[in-house]
Amino acid sequence: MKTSPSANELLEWYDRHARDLPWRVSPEDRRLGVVPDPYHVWLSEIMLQQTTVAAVKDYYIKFLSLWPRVEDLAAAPEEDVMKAWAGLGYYSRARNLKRCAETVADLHEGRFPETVSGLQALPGIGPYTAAAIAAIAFDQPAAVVDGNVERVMTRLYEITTPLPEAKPEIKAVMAALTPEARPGDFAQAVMDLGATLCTPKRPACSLCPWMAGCAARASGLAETLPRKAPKKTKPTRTGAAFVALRASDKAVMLRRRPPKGLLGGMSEVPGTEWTVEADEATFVHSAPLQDIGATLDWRPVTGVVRHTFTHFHLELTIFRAMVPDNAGLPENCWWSPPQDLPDEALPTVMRKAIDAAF
DNA sequence: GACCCGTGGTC
DNA sequence: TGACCAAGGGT
Repeated sequence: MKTSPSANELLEWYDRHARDLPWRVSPEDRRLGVVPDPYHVWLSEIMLQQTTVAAVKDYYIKFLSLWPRVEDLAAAPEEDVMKAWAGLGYYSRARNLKRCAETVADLHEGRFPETVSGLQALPGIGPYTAAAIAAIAFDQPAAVVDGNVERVMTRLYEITTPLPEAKPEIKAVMAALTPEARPGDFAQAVMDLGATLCTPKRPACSLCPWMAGCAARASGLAETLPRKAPKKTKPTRTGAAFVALRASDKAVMLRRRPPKGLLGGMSEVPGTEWTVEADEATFVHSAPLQDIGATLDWRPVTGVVRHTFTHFHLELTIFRAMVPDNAGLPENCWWSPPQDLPDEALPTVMRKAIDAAF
């Protein structure tokens, strides 16, 4: 008769195999009494939402360097936060990060709430992040469920109900398994297990501390779980982007996108809407640069810029033109010299567009 | 529940 | 190349 999985089995594995991460207090240090900084835990958890550890590391270091305390982040101009976040994606996270910092600094005297419900009331903090902060920063036995936990639990208990229908059951089994002692380490242990051994493809079951009690390992279904509803295919949208270069120094004309929606609050080069059907002739005549006091000679750049967003593919045709230094600037636009471009709040797709024009 | 919201790595 | 995936949240 096989033993049912226990938290201790996994915690012992975690004590030996925990990943060394910039925002993590190692199990050894925890035993020595080192306490995680809730600000660090929160910042890392927001950055890690739907984002890989490798992509987050440098941003996390940079943010802590720029804003060591939550009060510093609360006092920072939103524009600076968007610039520092540029390239990480899901930009509403950055806006909510700033709003959350302001709330904590102003309404909570710089301290994060210590309960799941109190945390989840803050902007950008949902069920997962609230549970993660409560467990990791405040030692509360909250059931932390992310994509890793979903994968591990559906396999461990052979839950064949497809996601997201299976979420309540997953939450329940995770809650039953979460120990009163070391709940934060336990949550991180399950996530480490999912990230390193219980992977989506070709899981390393032979190395797993829970192998003996894993139902999907026994039945051979491990690699087929969790089950998910099929995803829709992404449509392709097209548009044009106009890279205006100031003659003397090749500064690029930029403008701000609207505060909400796709790439909200980020900077961009002027361009057309990204409609499903649009032709190149329309693009040229729709150039929003008619009022700068000069006739511009827009030349198409060879090769189209391709970029994929969450729910559509984009094909951007790039046009470039040199602009006399004495020309005017359209409303809400500014010139950004080449040496300033790295610090602008430019999303990746816009950096691709600008690169294509140089 | 459905849809929106980025990016880079992997197979 | 394309689909999938990654410490999800807001509406």
